[in-house]
Amino acid sequence: MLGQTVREIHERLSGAYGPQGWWPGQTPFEVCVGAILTQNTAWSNVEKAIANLKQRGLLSPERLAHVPVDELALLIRPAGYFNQKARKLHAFLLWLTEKGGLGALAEVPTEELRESLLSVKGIGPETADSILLYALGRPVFVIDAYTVRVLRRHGMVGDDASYCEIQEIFADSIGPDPALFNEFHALFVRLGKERCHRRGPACEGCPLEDLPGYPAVNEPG
DNA sequence: CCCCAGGCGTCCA
DNA sequence: TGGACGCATGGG
Repeated sequence: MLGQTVREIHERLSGAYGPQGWWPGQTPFEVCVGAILTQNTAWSNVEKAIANLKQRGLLSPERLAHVPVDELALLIRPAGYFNQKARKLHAFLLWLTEKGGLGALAEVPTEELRESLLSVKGIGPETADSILLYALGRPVFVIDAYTVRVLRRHGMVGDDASYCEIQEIFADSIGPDPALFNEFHALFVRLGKERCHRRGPACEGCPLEDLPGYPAVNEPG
């Protein structure tokens, strides 16, 4: 029953917005870097930071690993939290080197890989799952603030629902399908950017407007 | 001036 | 376990 609603939401968003073509990055490594830089940050700011790295030919694991942390921080400055994120990138690069590079990760089972990613300082559930899905094509659903907001708004999860709990809803509803997970999550972000899923009165023409639970006014937060 | 953005680690009860 | 807080730039 919950699964039915989940599929309904995908149907509507897909019909309204069409293919999103995610992730906005050209290589798996660029996806990884973007996933870390975009933590609680507008993507437009991340683009500037990535452009800085690209411009200098540093957007490869080998080259980036040789950039000192303080220099790296200045380069990614537009992405905000630059001191923290510079360290996070370095921690990830160290981990990646230990693992033998992105290619070697193909041999590691998804669950094991996820646990390993989560052991890196600065990589939490969403960042790990973004890397797994968008850089490595693993069937892992990414739960972000937009997704949580939409599900809460439609009364599909409570305020206390955990990341894992919400993730299970999708695993149970639409099965392990990387292409579908990819598109679906991108659609959630697309919807979340719309005014109707921020604070304030509900807007007209929202794809989920006439779905059960659509409120007249958003809840705070 | 305000609020917000594709989180996470730390600290503390 | 879970809530508060710091981290920081850029756009509306």
